[in-house]
This record gives sequence, C-alpha cells and structure tokens, in this order.
Amino acid sequence: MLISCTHTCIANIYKNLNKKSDYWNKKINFTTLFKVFNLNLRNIITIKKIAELANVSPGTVDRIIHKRGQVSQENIDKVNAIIEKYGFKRNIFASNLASNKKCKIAVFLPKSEKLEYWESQLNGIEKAAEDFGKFGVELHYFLYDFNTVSFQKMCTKVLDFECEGLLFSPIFHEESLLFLDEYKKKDIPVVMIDSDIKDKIPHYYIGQDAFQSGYLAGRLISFAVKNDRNVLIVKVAKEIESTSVYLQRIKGFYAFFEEHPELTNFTFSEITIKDPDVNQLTLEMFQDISSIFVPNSRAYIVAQFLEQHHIKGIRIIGYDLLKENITYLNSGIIDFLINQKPEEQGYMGVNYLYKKIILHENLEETHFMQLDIIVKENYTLALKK
Amino acid sequence: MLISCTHTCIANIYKNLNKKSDYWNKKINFTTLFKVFNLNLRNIITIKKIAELANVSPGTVDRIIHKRGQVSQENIDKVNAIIEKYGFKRNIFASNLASNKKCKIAVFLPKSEKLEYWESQLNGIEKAAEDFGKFGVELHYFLYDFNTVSFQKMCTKVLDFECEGLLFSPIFHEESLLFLDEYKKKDIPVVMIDSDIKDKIPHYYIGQDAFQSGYLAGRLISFAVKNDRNVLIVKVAKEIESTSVYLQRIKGFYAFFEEHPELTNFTFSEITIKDPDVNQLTLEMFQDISSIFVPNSRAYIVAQFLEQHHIKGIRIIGYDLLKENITYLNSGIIDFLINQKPEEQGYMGVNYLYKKIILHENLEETHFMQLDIIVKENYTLALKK
DNA sequence: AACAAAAACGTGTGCGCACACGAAAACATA
DNA sequence: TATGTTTTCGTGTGCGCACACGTTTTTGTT
Repeated sequence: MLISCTHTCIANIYKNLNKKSDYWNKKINFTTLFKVFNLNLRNIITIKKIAELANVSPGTVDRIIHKRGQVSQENIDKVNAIIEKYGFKRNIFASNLASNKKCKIAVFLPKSEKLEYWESQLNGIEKAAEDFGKFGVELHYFLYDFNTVSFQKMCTKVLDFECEGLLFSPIFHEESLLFLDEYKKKDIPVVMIDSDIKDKIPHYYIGQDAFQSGYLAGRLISFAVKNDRNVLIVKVAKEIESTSVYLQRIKGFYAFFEEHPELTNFTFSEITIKDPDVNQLTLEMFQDISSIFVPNSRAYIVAQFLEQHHIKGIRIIGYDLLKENITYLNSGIIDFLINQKPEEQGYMGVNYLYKKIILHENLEETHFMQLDIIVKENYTLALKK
Repeated sequence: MLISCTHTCIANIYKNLNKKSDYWNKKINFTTLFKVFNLNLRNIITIKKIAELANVSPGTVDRIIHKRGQVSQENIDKVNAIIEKYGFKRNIFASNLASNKKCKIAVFLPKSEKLEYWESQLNGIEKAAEDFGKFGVELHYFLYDFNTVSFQKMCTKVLDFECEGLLFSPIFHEESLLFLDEYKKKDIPVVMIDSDIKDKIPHYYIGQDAFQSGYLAGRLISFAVKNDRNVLIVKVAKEIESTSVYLQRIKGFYAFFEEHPELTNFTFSEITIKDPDVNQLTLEMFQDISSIFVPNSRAYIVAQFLEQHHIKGIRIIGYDLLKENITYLNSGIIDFLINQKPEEQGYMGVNYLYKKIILHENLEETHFMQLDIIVKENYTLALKK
C-alpha cells in the first residue's frame, strides 16, 4: 500500500492521538489508522509521487497529463497505468493557482432592453458571474439589437475576441450557421442556450424541450376545461425567434390530443395575428371558445382583450413569466404559464463553461430544463430561485 | 492608482502587443491599457501588496485577516482601511491549497431503505459529494432507523464526531431539541433540511413552505374539479413525520378556499386511516366525491383503491414522486403531485456547507424550495434534474 | 566517425496564501 | 539595572501544480 501524507495530516494525527490513544496502543495497520482519523486516501497521490513510482521526473508526468508530447510511448504507458491504478486527480486548487488561468467567456446574446426573457437570461448569467468570479471566470458581453444586421456586425467582434469559452444563442438560424462555421476554427467550448443548432459544431445545449412543452400544454388544457371543449390557438407570428421552437410547441400540443383519443369532443381553431397588439383581436374570434393556448410569451395580449371586454370563464395557457403575464395570472385571467426558467438557463450556461474550462469536467451534451408549471400560487417561489 | 501585475499578466501584455500595437503607440493611461487587454483590476491585490502599503509584514496582515489577534489596534485599522479601499478578496485557490483544509461534513439523517423520500435526499447528497469532493468536501454518514431509539443512539456518535459542518433533519422534534442543545457547543455551521426548528441554534434551513404547498393544492383542486365539488381529504396518520408539515399543508389547503369565496359550492369532508393500507378504505367513503386531497406521500393508496373498484372521474392530488405515485400518475388516476424536490434539498444542503466552510460565503438563512407541480407530462424531466 | 538536428527528459521557479517559529518590542517586577 | 513576562511583529517554508528553460539522449546525415 502506498503511504503518502502531508505535514498537516501528520499534525492531525498527533492532535488526535491524545484523544484516541487506545487506538494507538493497539498494533494497527495504516489503512485502519487512516480510517480512525478520517484521513482519506483518495486524492492523496501527487504528480511527484507518480513520477517516483514511474522512475521519471515530475516534468515528464506533467507533459503526459497535459498531452504536450515530447515523451516516449513507453513512459506514456507506464505513467498512465499508474494514474489509472491510483486514481490520480489533479488538485484543482494547486492547478489553478499555478496556471493562474483566467477564464474569459464571450456572452453573445441579444440586448435585454425591452426583452424581458433575455433580461432574465442575463440576470442568471450575472448571478453566475458573481458566483464564479472568484474562480477566475470573467464575462465579456457582446450584446446586439434584436435584428440580423446588428447580429452580423457583432459576429466579427466576437470572432476577433480571444477567450476560453462562448455562450451563444442561435436565434437567427441562417446567420448563426455562417457564424458557427467561422467560430469552429477556434476550437473552444461553446454552450448554446434557449435554442439549438445540431451537427454544425461540437457544443453543449441548455434549454427546453419545445415539443414536450406543447404536449404538456395539451394536458393542462385538458385539466382546465370543463364541459365546453372548443380550444383556440392564438398565434402571434411577428416574432423572429418564433420559427422552430414555436412550431414545435404547436406540434406537441396537437400530439397530446392525438395520443389521447379518450378526451373526446375537443375542437380546435387557430387565429394568427401579425403584431403583438390587442387591437388585432375581435370579439367574434372568441365566439364559443372555452380555452386558449398561446404558444409564445404573448398570452397577456389575449388576456388584456378578454379583460377589456369582460369576457370570463375562458381558460388561458401561455409561456414565460413576463411581468404582464404575471399580472394576468394574479388576476386569474391567465391560468397556467409554462416557465422556460431563463435565469436558470443563463446561470447553467456559465456554470457549464466554468466546469469545462476550470474544472475539466465531463458534461452531458444536452440539458433540458424542467418544464415548470406556474400558477398564481407558486410563481413567487419560482422567481426566487 | 495601484499597479500590480503578475508575470502572467506581463506575458499577456507582450503577447497582445503585437496585435494591438496601435493602442501602444497612442499615449494611454493604465486603466485604459488594462481594459484593452482585458486584464481585470479586482482581485489583483494580494496580501503581500497590502503589507507593503501598510508598512507591515505579510504575517501581520494575515493575522488581521484571520482575526488571530496579537496585532496592535493601530495596525488593524490601517490594514482594514486598505483592504476596504482596494477590495481585497483572498484567492481561494491559494487559500485552500495552503490551508489544505478538509471539509468534513456529518450527514445525520434517517436510513433511506424503504423510505423513497430519504433515498432521494441522499441521492442529491451523494451527487453533491461527487461535485464538491474535489474541493475537499468529505461526507460522513450517520444514518439511523426511522424511530426515536435509533435516532438517540446515533446522537451521541454524531456529537463525538469531529467535523466542520452538520447536515441534519429535525424529524423527531423533542429529541432533536435535546440534541441541538448539545450540538450548539460545537459552534460549527449547521444546515437543516426538510423540516425546521427555529430559534434553538443558529442554522440554515432548506425545505418547503408547507402552508403554501397546501394552498397551492387548493388551487389545483379548483382546476381539476368540474361541476361536482365534493372534496375529500384523506389523512393517513400513522407517519411520525407528519405532525407539523402535514398540518400546515391542510391549513394552507383550507385557507385557499377561505380566501377565494368566489369558488362556490365546494364541500369538504375528511377521513382518517391509521395505516397506509388500502384495506382501510371502503366504498362508501367515496360516495359523491369528485376530488381527493392527500396531504402526504400516500396518494397511491387512494389511487389503488379507486383502480381496484373501477371508480373513475375522481381527481387526486398528492405529494412526492414515489414510484407508486408515479405509476398512478402515468395511468391517469392521480392528477397532480406536488414535488418537494428532495434531491435538490439534499444537494443544496451540502452545497450550503461547502460555500460556507470552503468559500466563506454569506448565505441566506432560509431557502424555500420551489413548489413543483408535476403531471404525467413533465415528471421525467423533473426527475432528471 | 563526426556532427547536426530532433526527440526525450529533468530541474527549478513561482502562483498567493496559511501557519509555525522565533525575534523584537513593550511592559512588569524585583 | 537586571530579569521575567507579555504583546507585537517579521521571516521562512510548503501546499501541488504548470510551465519555462536547459540538459541529455537518440536519430539522422555526411
């Protein structure tokens, strides 16, 4: 058995000896001794020790661990075997102290002004910056106006910026493809949040399962509805981001009812309005309607209309905890909101990069956020998180 | 302005100089220079630097920072002023490397066998142990059988054990009071999860808001119910843990309907069964009942009964994602489950202690878990977390 | 065989802090 | 004044690792 012990360990042993002298009088082996004093054996093997065991210098071990080359295959195998055998894990405190590596992260997202959803994302990101700042994480923001021109301008800036990781959301699909093609060359960790582009570049994804969230909305409608079962889907189509996420939600919504034929008598109708403006709505749209599904964050517009015209008893299900949505949730006009947990998405995005860059952890490639059902009675606690 | 720069910083500057030589040619001040090269100024002041500025030795600064005494008041004030002015934050990598401090945590909880809820808690704890092990966090388990005798026996073991933090759940109220009285003397951070005992000992609490969760259940019942509005509350009273959490939930449940007089025609009845056994139930209990609230994790018993007797159309709302509950959720017999997020509670408990002990962070004293509404369509994603 | 070039390897230094130890200064007592 | 005691302070060492630099060994070429 390999014995290695820091001076602190020894100090501990002596400190404890007074109290546990009976252990000391018995002849015991080292394993037992360590257990008695709660000294752990893992993690205690160091690079220096490995070097000794392999009959090489610490520098060689270092080169192998960091795959810097300039080592003979023979030594590589020998050292790796020892690392494997003793389960060497580098001491992250020492590692980061020595390397003194800053972890610069480029945050490439839309500006949050006027966009509550992205404001939440950035709140989470800012929170993470605070939490991980002490580990050397530094955020550098590249925020663009919500249009393709501004996005493209910012692309070059991001490409020029040297950093260790990228936090990105491929909102503009075509433009993002071009950007990623270029960014690929950098070969640094990339995390996508909110929406995803697969197979273009190795990356991590953190966001929702859009289809499943629509499917869930179907379930909630089936709860909320009483006897009349005319469901209206209100599409507010202007939003650029709507495309894929939006369609997936609607798909999921219909899928629910297709897969539950026992829920009979449901009828569906759709209306589309171009602007997120209450004046686009008319009374006749809501004739005989018992419940409404709004597959993006604009449920408040429908709620506003219903309130203005004193229409009651229609259930509304929407997305996202915008202030206006919350207002109508509180007044009982909106019944359910499905939360995408944007703060958590942002936080986790930074957290992922921190874990990858600083801690060298292996991570799941995709992290779907939990589908969060929000009603009036649990939204404050939902926000606090 | 204070200029302090590690050799790595200088290396960076030189590296960047080639690319940004135009900046160099302009006469600029240091602040701008640092911004250009993305060097941050915070965190750059070290103990050595402070010592220089205060005309004392690093050892003196160290004594002041750690409040070890043996320093004149004059120097204390001088150094503190400098620390304040330059916003010194200790480098946690260096700090932990040097102190080599282990963070031993006593986990004092009921055994998880046969208790799915506590199994989840321990899963979260185990996950945290993995995540924070590399930071020196070490868990030592003190798990007792779910009875007061076993609990009390374990108390002395926990009291004897030397560690840096305690994770605890005051399930047995009276016995816990005695235990805490003793433990107080240790003066180390304590985190309580699941349930809380206030004002006995300084500590952190992580758990649910029981009253609010009952209140939420009221809202969900109001959704789930159609025209018939006879609500049955099924109390399965055997469980010891039931006491306060359990009563709070029922209180919250009734409070919801009291505060919503517009929800008319609701009638309530209660039954109590002693054992969590389906045979305790009879058909007549469910006469004219349209929905059922089970204020603990035993909703599956009611579901089982209804299934056995082919009773359909009764809504059930319960707590906790036990396997049996999930089964009935999937088959559509249970409609809603409120999740206490036990994994997350356990994880956060360890996380809190880590943050306190290793990172010296200031933490919120109470963390209420989000009230998590689970239906068939979002439970898998809820578990994944 | 002589030499250059490339590959393989070892040594040493410092990251910023915690803490032990001993030295110096201040104070107290005879 | 001499000596002991307490308070205050400075120096030095090492935590484990990353990385620069220089040295040795191997390979290739004439």
